[in-house]
Amino acid sequence: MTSPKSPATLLDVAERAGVSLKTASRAVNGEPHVAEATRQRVAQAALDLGFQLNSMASLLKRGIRSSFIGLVTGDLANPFYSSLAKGVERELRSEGLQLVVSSTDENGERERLLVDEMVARQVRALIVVTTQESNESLARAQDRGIPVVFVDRPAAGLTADSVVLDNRAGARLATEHLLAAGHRRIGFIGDFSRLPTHLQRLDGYLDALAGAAEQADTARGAGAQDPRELVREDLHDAAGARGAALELLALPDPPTALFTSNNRVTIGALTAFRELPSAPALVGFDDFDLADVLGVTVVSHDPVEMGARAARLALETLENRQPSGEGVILPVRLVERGSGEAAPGVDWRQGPRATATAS
Amino acid sequence: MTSPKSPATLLDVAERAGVSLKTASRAVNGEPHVAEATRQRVAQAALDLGFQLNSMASLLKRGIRSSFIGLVTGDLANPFYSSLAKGVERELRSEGLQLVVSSTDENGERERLLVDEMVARQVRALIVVTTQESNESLARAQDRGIPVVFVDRPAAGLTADSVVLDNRAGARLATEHLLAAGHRRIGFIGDFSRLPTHLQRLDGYLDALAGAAEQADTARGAGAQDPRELVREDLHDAAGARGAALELLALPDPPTALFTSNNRVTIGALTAFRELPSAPALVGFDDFDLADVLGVTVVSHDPVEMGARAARLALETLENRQPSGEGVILPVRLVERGSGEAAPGVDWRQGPRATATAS
DNA sequence: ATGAAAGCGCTAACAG
DNA sequence: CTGTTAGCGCTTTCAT
Repeated sequence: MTSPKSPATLLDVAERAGVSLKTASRAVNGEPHVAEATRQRVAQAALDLGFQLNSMASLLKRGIRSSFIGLVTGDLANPFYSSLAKGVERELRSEGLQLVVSSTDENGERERLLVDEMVARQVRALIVVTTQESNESLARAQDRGIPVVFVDRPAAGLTADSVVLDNRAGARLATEHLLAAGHRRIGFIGDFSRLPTHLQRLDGYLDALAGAAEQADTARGAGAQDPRELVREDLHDAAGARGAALELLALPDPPTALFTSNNRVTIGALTAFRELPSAPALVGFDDFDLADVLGVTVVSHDPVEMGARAARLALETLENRQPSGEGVILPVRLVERGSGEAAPGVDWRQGPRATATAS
Repeated sequence: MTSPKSPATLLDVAERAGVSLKTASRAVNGEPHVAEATRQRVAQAALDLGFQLNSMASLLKRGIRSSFIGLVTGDLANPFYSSLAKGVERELRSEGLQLVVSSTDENGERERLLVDEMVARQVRALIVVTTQESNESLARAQDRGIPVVFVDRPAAGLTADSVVLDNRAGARLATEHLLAAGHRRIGFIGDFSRLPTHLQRLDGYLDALAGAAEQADTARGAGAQDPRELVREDLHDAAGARGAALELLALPDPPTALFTSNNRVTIGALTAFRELPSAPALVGFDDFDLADVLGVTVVSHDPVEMGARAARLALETLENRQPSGEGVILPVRLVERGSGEAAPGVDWRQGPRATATAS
């Protein structure tokens, strides 16, 4: 139905409109100093020919690399990353920039490849959730004058902007919350042990535990247990986390509460609970759809805002050339929904599911 | 730390290596007929200068538009769309293409803008979840020789490939399932009434209801009730769906079961149930995280595969120039988890949550 | 195996 | 207000 012939160029339009190339250019780009009549004629010719500016040539000529910003994340299908992407996109859109996305699947080699490819495609800036495995290609990107902004995980081995969460404080908050409910044996299920987010969250957990142990020591002088006993790491998907939860809860002296260190792990643990006669208390890092329906207490934050912040940093760097290198730390907060308030031995799933009574 | 000066060009590399521009080009691109020693020298020079090919110029010269594929969806943060994006990306990656994403927020004007922008940026192909509000810009894209593939919603007013779900069959399946459990008053909560997915799901629901009414008529000769009575439409977010669910269930003669026509609507209904002393039976369209934990019966399908299929169609069209226009219809299936099997008056949330017993 | 010249489609300087 | 002349960074003939 449609002619698949080579697209019309600006020269074709100019000829058809009976004007010079430059005049056509001016008209098409809405520049001033073009007579209204001329503008009309050019517009008509463009329409007739189905003309569309070749931005490739246009940008090349103007010395502009492109209108694309690259986002490199772990896995687009993870709601955390897709929310991040949404935040980035929202911020970009107002500047007329476009978002190129890609997933590393947490593979360092893949990250290198993707970054190199994006650099070759002339992205203006790069926003990346790095695997932390290699940073050479990111360093190269920086050398080429492409601003690199790290999100969720800090810059490793190079000076660049970053936007991360207050992971340690969040984990401490969560653990202290469980301690306050009377729990003394609190399990920890975490993602890849290499990730800084993981390490910080583990530190927060250990901080809280140490604080509690200190108090107990002062009071009773008892020796503290090994806090690592209930820690399980390198669980990157829900299935693995489910297994770890089941394993922990099958221990001779099982934990009465769990701190799950991200959304996937939390979901895995909840899946495990379904197979159990009673569920331990739980606090998860990252909020998620239905957490309120399930009554799950979480450490909450705003991934969309995080993406937007990162995008803004990238845009500013694009203008000023100031890779401040400061590092933004976004706050987190505890959202109590019941699963973390349960006392040891109490199954929070048994609690009242209805909040509405007669009115 | 880094020099933000203008990037090195191939000419710089050539000079530094003491070869001609063309030789440098050949070496950099790994073309044959270059002496190994020369290749080495060029590689070293490129490394020294931090050189990276300007694909903009390269592609321009070769008459190639770009290596980008555009994906236009409703909202990236919706897991359905982000899974779709993941599928598209996976398929593209093997071809060395990149994915540019954007969200319309279901706004027709915005869709037009985004599509035009992508066309201006020379995307090679366009995969779009159209708002169905306007298709002029998509038609224009097609005219420019850019393959357009419709996903989730069929092509409107133009001949193009499409990948959609068997919405009608899925909805019929869901409704029949509820009918089989003894439900006679089944509510329907749907998205924007303008969307073909909505209309087809509504049709499937009405099909099932009509089938049941016919049987009843034959048996008892009773007059059928107005099937539209329990239908609520244009609920596009969870909050709205929650309201609709509450409203339906507060009716004098409320439904004993609900069919929720997509993931957001389902989540809204589940949120509503939390505020109620007892929950009606429920079947939702679209599977979602934690549906198994919550025991929610759904009409399931594979959004990642859907994205991959669409991407493959786009790639094929890029090669053969065959916009078959056939239209792929992906199957759906019912996944029973309890919420749809409950008889009228029975709260499925009360059912046994544990599937594991003594072993 | 290497190089010189031409030009992809467009826009920035300058004219007029 | 309009046109002419260069040339962005690269790849392609067509030589050598």
